[in-house]
Amino acid sequence: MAATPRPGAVDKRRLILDAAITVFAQQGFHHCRVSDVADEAGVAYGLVYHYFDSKEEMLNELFLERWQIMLDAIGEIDARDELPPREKLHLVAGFIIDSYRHEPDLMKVIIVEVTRAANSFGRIHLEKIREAYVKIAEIVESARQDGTFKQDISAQFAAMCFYGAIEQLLSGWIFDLLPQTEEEFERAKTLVVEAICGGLEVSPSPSTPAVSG
Amino acid sequence: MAATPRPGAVDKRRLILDAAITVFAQQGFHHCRVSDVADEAGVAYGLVYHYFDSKEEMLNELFLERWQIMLDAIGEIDARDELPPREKLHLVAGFIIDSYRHEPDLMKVIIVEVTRAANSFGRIHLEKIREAYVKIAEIVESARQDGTFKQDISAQFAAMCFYGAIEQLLSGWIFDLLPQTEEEFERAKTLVVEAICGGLEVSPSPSTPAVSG
DNA sequence: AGACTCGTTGACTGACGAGTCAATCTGGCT
DNA sequence: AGCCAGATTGACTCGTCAGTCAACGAGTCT
Repeated sequence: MAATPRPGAVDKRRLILDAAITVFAQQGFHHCRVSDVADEAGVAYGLVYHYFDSKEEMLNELFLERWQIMLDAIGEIDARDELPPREKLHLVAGFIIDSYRHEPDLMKVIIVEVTRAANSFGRIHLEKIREAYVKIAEIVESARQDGTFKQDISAQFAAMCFYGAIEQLLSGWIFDLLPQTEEEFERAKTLVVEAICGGLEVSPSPSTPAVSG
Repeated sequence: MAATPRPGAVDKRRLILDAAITVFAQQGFHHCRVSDVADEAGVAYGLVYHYFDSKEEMLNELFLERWQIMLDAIGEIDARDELPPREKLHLVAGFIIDSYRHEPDLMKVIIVEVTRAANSFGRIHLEKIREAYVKIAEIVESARQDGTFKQDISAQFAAMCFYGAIEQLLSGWIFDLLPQTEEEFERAKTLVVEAICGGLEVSPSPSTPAVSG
């Protein structure tokens, strides 16, 4: 499999992975050919199979690599006990949005190709994805315990809503349904937290239970 | 193409579409063969191509058919002027969640294969998907105008968060990350609206802007 | 130099599966 | 009965592409 390249030598494995990001993002995982990745990397077809067992393995690698970085980041944010929960969520949202801002292709691949394939691929991905929800839920749970968050909304449920809102924003950017400017990215970080934590309503009704149809 | 079947005769076209729902949901659109659909429908391979031009057309058909129903439903909900915006959103959430409850396979296919894959398929779908966001945004906008919703969160942004939260819940059910019981479905309808409209926090800070890291 | 290892090449193979098509069936109509 | 139109069949074609492999190159050690 992969060997550590001599210093100064180009890391072909990395080169191929980066090419895969570009190609997967542009054409989609299922619609591109392995030869497209090789071409993009400026490398012979066979070399791809020197470093990876299969086309799918490249996708796995890209996902696991990036997702782990995110899990670590969320973990670190959660560990900063001096921060109030809302601020933690703000940092989490910021991290994910910045991930997209700096590596839109990679995030596109992860969201569009992996989340979607989570059913046909191994359970490893689902487990990793779940980890993120769990970590976010922990932040929410601490807020429920200190009384700032509502009791009747479970932490797990809230975490799904929070993450879903963020992922939807990324989807909006990915598919050009939302404007992509630096200001928008920055605003989104604050607004998504404001929307989920503070709610859309101006003055909430804390005692009034939700309307039922 | 398709002809109206004699009354009493089985509508083979419908039979094939229903089989496609099952097969696409189980194996995924890309991983299944057209013969799988034919087998599931108990029909000869060639008949699939009598009713549909391609494998993709079946998916298009399933999506457009169902999505239009949803767009109509949202439109009708929005038209009921006697309802407060929050209640409208509650009905929209209820409609989508019930769609999943009654036809989980179909919704799985739409979410997993179309909504998230709008990338590789034609832009027609994107336009249809956007319509849903726009309609939800209209509901939010009316709430902003009558002063119940915050001014600093745009209707479009709020609509994305709202829809994203709901789709994430469906994803959670689809991938068995959330429990699927009748009670959960019912609770979710109310809670997702409560989370987004009322917010997660017990007492919001209307004057205090969000903290910035 | 010779031998060995590991990176690199790209033509080739083999399987797979979408889509075709000529033949067959069915039921209605005259 | 004989004819026709549309439904139905499934074996076959044919392009595509993931994955293989035998050969070549470049650096290293003895």
